Amino acid sequence: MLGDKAHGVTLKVMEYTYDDDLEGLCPVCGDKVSGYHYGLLTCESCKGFFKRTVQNNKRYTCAENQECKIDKTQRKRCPFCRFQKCLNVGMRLEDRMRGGRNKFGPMYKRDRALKQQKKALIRSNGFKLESAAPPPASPLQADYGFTGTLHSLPTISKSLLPSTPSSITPTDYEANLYGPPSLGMAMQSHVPLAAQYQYTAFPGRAIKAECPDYTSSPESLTGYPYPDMYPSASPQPPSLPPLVLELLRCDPDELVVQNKIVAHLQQEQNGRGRLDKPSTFSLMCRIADQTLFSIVEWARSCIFFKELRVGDQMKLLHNCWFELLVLDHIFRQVQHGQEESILLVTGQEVELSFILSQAEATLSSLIQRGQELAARLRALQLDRREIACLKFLLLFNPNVKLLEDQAFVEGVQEQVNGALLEYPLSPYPQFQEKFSQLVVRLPELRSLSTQAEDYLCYMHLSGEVPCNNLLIEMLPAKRACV
DNA sequence: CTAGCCTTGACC
DNA sequence: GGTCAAGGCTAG
Repeated sequence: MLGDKAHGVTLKVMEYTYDDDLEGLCPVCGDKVSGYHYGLLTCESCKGFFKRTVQNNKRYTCAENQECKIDKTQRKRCPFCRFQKCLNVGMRLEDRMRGGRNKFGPMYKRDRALKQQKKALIRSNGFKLESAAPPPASPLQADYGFTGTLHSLPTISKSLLPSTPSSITPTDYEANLYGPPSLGMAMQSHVPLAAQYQYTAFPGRAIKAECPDYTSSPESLTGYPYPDMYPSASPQPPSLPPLVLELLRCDPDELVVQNKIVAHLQQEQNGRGRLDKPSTFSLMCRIADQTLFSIVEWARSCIFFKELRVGDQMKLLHNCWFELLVLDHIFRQVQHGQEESILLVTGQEVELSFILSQAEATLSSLIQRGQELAARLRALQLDRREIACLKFLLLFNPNVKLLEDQAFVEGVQEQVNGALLEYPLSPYPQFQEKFSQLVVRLPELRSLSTQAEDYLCYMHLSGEVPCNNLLIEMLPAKRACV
């Protein structure tokens, strides 16, 4: 379904070879694989170890240099390095679901897990062979840097980071020329990334709940906690329609997404080694790829969407994924509020002039159009509520063809529209009007999205897009939907 | 704490 | 009902 052909191609293109015998071995310790656990094929003991660690929020320390060898006989020796290796090879809580197959499992999860598995095995072997390479403690710093064009965002970072390790001093912070605060935190701190990931990305309750309880966060319903940005948006009106509240509840926390994506990019970079520096365009594709994963995850957790059959879910997603991706980017720029720079989902801020100097004409024009649209939406003072509704309306597009449950999709669309219409005129009369003005901008978003998609197609055909990429797997399917 | 086995529960 | 991954249980 989701690009079997693409898989064939990407597997051929991969530069490494891999031994089929490795397929049955746990990438953490080399023991016998017992099944898919937390995203990839691992043995029973590493599954249990990973579970105990995240479930009980364990913190380990390494008595050596944090580079202990982990194999079947020595895996008990250093839980710190074992957990770090679990993270490095790609074990993660995302996609978890108690019981059996995940909805999207049959579609691509298995393939992705297999690829991940192969990479992980090559990676762990590769590191042994290349002992000259230093341990990848800060791969993003070395290889993902737009040196000199990135700025830290202290106002956002200092107030928004979920936890601030005490080991970061202001001097460390200011000295960070490479990345955004969260990256900076990971790189500047003396605590290795893996350990921080454990603290920040696995809140104790996460493993218990299928859907994190965003409602418990005071910021989660009041839009992004940028104190002075939209004073009119706070406090939250008590009378927001329940459906709109529900849509907001489905919206993932920006920082959780950011942490996940940054951690994933670091894992990827660990696998490549620090000398293999990706091009700016390739990096953008990887970032977009991970953003797309978070969008799929969001959709899967959405009210109503969960009720649909997998086939319809795929059709709806195939129809709107690119628009959602573009909207995600645009809304981030709206929040960012800077016309001369772009805020990435990773939290990095990149000078517009730098991007334009790196990008060819078509891409430059797309980026500028995006900036213009962002500026227009910014003038409307959009916030999370409107965007949450819009995302939902984009997702539940009743014009998608061959839906099994067309009526349900139409019903949802009507319900959301209805909720918006019923929204009382006070105490926040702007909401409905803002939303209507946002809807007026939709054709612009669509046109921008179509052009960007064409551009991605073109770049893919030119071989510029990194392989093994969900973006590419989604590309061919879209036009068949509408 | 570890790791093998068991139970649960979602999806097909 | 079968499959399979998450989470529980417990001997060592």
